[in-house]
Order: sequence, then structure tokens, then C-alpha cells
Amino acid sequence: MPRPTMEDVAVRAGVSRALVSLVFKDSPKVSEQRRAAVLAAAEELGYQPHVMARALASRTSTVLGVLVSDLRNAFFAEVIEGLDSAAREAGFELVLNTGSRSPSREKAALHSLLSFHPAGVVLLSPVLPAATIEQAARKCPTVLVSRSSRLSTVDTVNDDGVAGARLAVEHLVALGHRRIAHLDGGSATTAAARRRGYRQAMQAHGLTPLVVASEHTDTAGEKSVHQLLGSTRREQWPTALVAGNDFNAFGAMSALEEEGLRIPEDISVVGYDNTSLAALKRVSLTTVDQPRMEMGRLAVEALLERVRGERSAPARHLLHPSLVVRGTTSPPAS
Amino acid sequence: MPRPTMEDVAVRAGVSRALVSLVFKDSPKVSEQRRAAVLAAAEELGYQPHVMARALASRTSTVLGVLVSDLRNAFFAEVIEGLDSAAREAGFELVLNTGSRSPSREKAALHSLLSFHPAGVVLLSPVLPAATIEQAARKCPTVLVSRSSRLSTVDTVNDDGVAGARLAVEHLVALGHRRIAHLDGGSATTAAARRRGYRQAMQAHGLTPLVVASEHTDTAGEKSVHQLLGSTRREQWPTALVAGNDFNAFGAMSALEEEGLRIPEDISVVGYDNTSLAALKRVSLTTVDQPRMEMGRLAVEALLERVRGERSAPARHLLHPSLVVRGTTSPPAS
DNA sequence: CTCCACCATTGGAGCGCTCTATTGGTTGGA
DNA sequence: TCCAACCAATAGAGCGCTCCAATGGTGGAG
Repeated sequence: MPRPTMEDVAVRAGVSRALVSLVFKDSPKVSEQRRAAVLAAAEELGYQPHVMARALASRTSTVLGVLVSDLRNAFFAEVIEGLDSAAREAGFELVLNTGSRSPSREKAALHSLLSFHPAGVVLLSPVLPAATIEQAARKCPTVLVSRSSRLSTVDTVNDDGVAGARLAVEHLVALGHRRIAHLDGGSATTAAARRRGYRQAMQAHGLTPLVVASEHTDTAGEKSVHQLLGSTRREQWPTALVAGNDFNAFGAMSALEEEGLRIPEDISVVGYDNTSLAALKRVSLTTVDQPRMEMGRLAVEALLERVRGERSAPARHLLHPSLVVRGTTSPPAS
Repeated sequence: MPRPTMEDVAVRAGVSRALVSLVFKDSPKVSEQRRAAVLAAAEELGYQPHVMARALASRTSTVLGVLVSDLRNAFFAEVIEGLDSAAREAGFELVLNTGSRSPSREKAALHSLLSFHPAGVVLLSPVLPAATIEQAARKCPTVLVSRSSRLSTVDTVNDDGVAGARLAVEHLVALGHRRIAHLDGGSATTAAARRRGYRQAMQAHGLTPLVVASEHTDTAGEKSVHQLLGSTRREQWPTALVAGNDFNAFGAMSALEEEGLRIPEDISVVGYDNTSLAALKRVSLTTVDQPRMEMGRLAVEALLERVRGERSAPARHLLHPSLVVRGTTSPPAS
């Protein structure tokens, strides 16, 4: 299907190609009369400027590449909405690609993103090796979301996981809990900060931390709880759990119920991420909320600052999480 | 950040630009020696072909545009994975855009997709008016997923909602249920077929259909259930519910529990879509599964057939859903 | 020894656009 | 009346690439 070009519009409107270009750039130096003629001709032909040709000719890209490690995780969906609205406002287009949580697939996806010669790329919690990220950063401005980095060439946007985990512990302590366990996120990029925050908060209250190995999935949460309860005397069981993230919390809750514990009467559970499922009445999970939209917007902002050459020092955005109290936490059974 | 061009590579390898082009097209008419030299030079410079320039010069696009109506819905995430793998295999790149369930935003997103002059576009359950879709179809091959159309210029990929809803009813009838209500999906593009399937199946078993107005969200499910129970005598309450989709089912389940009904002992619930949440042990929702990956693959296939000019008649793929029985259905109380 | 077929390689035009420099047509001040 | 200043409009080069037609170099057949 051959689509009309700028030339076609120019001929039909009886003007030069350059004038059409000016009209589509909203240049003020075009008479109202001509502008109208051009727009009419474009409308009649169904003309639409060709982004790629424009990018080539102007030597500037309006494309922002976005690599999502895992589309199934609704957390990213909301970050993307933030990216999307910020990008659109600034006149940029998003090109999205997904890596399905596999380093090799992510690499391929990043490669394909870079082949667009984008103005910048956003990497959402990538599992890529640091070397690959550095390589990308040499090609265009790069910002990391939900993953930290020491590279001075990349910007980062993260929530303050230390503060978030602390928030969860403070809440439980305030309710009267003292035996509070943490289900660790393992290799996830955000796990270390949450673990640290948990430890700090526990020690600040003179309590003994208990970190249980796990992962950010519901099956891992399930397994870890079974292991924890199976290897501990009943009187020693924790009265509250700080899960690595919401999915982990869901798994943990299933396991707890299987073991005959009621939530929150017998044991409280706090998640992390405030995914949309947590808000479902049936689930009603107390959890830590990250300002996802805001994170998306900041990521785009950081990118654009680099694109415009306004900044060369790395930006390190650390956002404040907040606690959303719902139905899975209550004071411990006397 | 200026990136190296084909010219740079050519100079460094001591060959012509055209030869470099041939190497990157994997042309067989290049000597091993030169090929190696070119690849080495490219590697050293960190050269990567410019997709946009290539598209312009070759007058063929390797871009497939994807419009997702709602990224938060995990259903689409899996369709996209199907799209992604099929596209990658065929050497195409995905450009994703999201419309956040608003017609005007969707229109803007579609517009921006089309400005890439893609080889084709995939519209995932769009809320766009038919006229807009037809317009898009005039510009490039277009396929609709989870939405049907009479337009001969667009292909469609849908699950057989009639069969899916029937599956749900059959299952409940087999368990012994007779008063089975349906929570309707309202204006959702997939609602009509499911409603029809429900009606047909009920009538086939000599049962009276009861369609309750609702939407494909959990809050709507909640409200509808409260209304249904509030306006009916207890003895008349249904013993089973066929929800419009999983989210609707989640909301319905919250409301049922609030009304003091146990699931599945007092009332059974069946969802639709088999979203990843349905599989969470804590939820364990019996639901209808659509072959999402397959749908993604078929969509890309349909597009490529049109691109290659192999077919001009509209393709109408109707896929068979299957029932996934979990914990929210059981025989009715005596 | 010539001729032609065949091969790897190359120059150059052109894809749809932007951008710089330039044109020609008004104005208005001196 | 003349010229600078200004304006809308345009010609033409060039962005990074592909592709076609053409190049020169080789080898085998006649």
C-alpha cells in the first residue's frame, strides 16, 4: 500500500515540498492561506509524515526505547504509563520491547531497540549484565528503573527499598509484633535494599532479624513458608511476615492457610509493590506502594536532560515509598 | 552521541559501502575474506545498521505496530509474548503503544504507530470506532485481536467466546447446578459472544438464563453481586456464577463472601481468561483459558500473509478455549 | 590466444524528509 | 526615489541506507 509523500501533498497544494515541511513543523513563517491549503491537501490524501525519514533527515530521533524485563508483571505496566505520558508530552514516541526475564532475550531486545538509533533508552529492571548496560550507554543516554548502578554514564530511578521495608517493620512493631520474619527476594535487583531496611528496622527496635531465603514469585513464597514453619517449633513461629514483593506474599499466604493459620488473626503479612491485585477486596493485602507513574515520568525527564545536553553527571532518583494498610495485618494474638 | 555509519565501516575495512551492505544482508556473493574484514571493522566501531535508514532505502518496513488497549491487563502481556516471538522469528521489530482504555488516547497512539509506516499493525482489543480501524486498514495490513469486525480489509483473531461460556455452563450443570447466573461484560468487545454462549447452553439444558448487567472489572463484579442478592429472595439465589472475566469474578467473590456465602460450598464461581492471578493458590479460580500465545502468533502470521501479498480475503481465526478447573467450583449444597 | 561467462565488487541514484542559503516581492524610512 | 529590512516561499544538498547497472578480474572453452 503506497502511502502519499510530502511531494504528493506539495503538488496537490500547489506549493513546494519545503513549505509542506514547514507546515508540519508548525513553523510561524507560513501564511494562513498556504497553511490551510497544505493541510487540506494532506487531509484529502491521508498523508502522514514519515517518522523514520524525518529522523534521518533531521539527524535527531524522537524515539525512546523501552526494555521491559517482564510484561506480565503489572508493576511495569504502570511505570510504562508514566513513561508514555511524559514522552508524549515532550513529543517523543515509545518503542517497547520485552525480554521475558531471560538475559539472552533481553540482549536481543536491547539490540533491536538500539537499531532504531533512539534518542535514549529506558531499561525496566533488566537482568542484563552491567557490561551490556555500559555498552548501551555509550550509544545513547540510558536510564535504569528499579535497578541501581555505579556507572556514571547511566541515570537511575529507584524507590527507596530501605525505607520501604522499614515502613513495613515499623507498622508491624506498632501493632505489637516482635517475631517478624522477612522473605528475601534472592537475586532480584531490588532485594538487597529491602533486606537491609528490614534488618536496620529490626535492630533499631532491639529485635532479632530472621531472613528466610526466597524469590519474588508466589511459588517461592509458598515453599519458603513451608520450610520456615517445618523447621521451627510452633512457639517460635513468627507472628508477622514481611514479604519480598506482592507475588511472594500471595504464595506465602496460601501456604500459611494450608498450615492452618488464619490471616491476620494468627499471622500478619505485608507485601511490597502494591500491585493491582493487592487492592482486590478478596486479597486486601497490606503492602508498600511505589510511586510508579512518577518513576516513569522521572525516567523520561532524566533522559531528556541528557538528550538536551543539560546534564552529564548521573542522576540518582530515590523515591519515597508509602505503606498501604489493608486487611492482612492486625495486632498479634495475645 | 554520533554513531558510526556504514561509510565508516567501509573505510575502515577498506571496501565500498555497498559491500558492507551486502555483508549485513548475509548475501552469499561476498568472499569470506571481505566478510570477515567488514565484520571485524563493524565490531571495532560498535556499528549497528540503522533500521530507519534501511526502511527508507529499501521501501520496506520491518516494523510491526502493536496497539494495546490496556497494559495493566496481564491477558495482553501474554498475547504480546506470542506476537514478539513470531515477529522476531520473521525478522520484524515490534513498536508498542498503549491507549489506556480511552478512545482518544488510543487514536493518538495509533496515529503515532502509523507514522512509523509499519508493515502492519496489531490492535489488541481496541475501543476505537470502526471507522478509525477502517482508515488504518487502508494504510497498512491490520489485524484485530479480541475484537471482531465485518471489514473485509482487516483480519481478526478471537477466542470462541460462545464455546467458552458454554464450557463454563456445561461444567456447572455437570456438577448439578441449575440456577446459574451470568455477570455480563457490558460494553467490552468480547462480552456479546460470551453472553450468547451462556444463553445457548442454559437453554440447551432447559434452564432459565439470568443475565446480570456488569463490567469487566472487579468493582463492577462486586456491585452486581450485591444488587443481585439484594433484589432476590434467598431461596432464589443462584448456586453458581459465570463471570464475564477473571477480574469480574474476583469482585464477585469478595461480595459473595461479604454476604456470608462460602465459595465453593454455598456458591460456585467461574471466571474467564485464566489470568495469572487465577492460578495463585490463594485465589484458585476455575476459569476459561484462551490460548494467548497462539493468538499472538496467529495475528503476526495473518499480517505477514497480507504483507507478502499471499492473501487478500479476510482471515477470521476463532480459537478454542478450554476450561481450567480449580477450587471455586463444586457441586451445589444438597 | 581470444572470447565470453561468471564472479566479487563498486558507483551512483534515490527513499522521504529537513535545513541552509537564497530568491523575489513588499514595506517603510530617509 | 532608493535601499535596507523583512517576509513568505523555494531550490538543492544530504541524512544512512539499498539496489541496479556497470566494472574489472579470473578461468575455461573454442
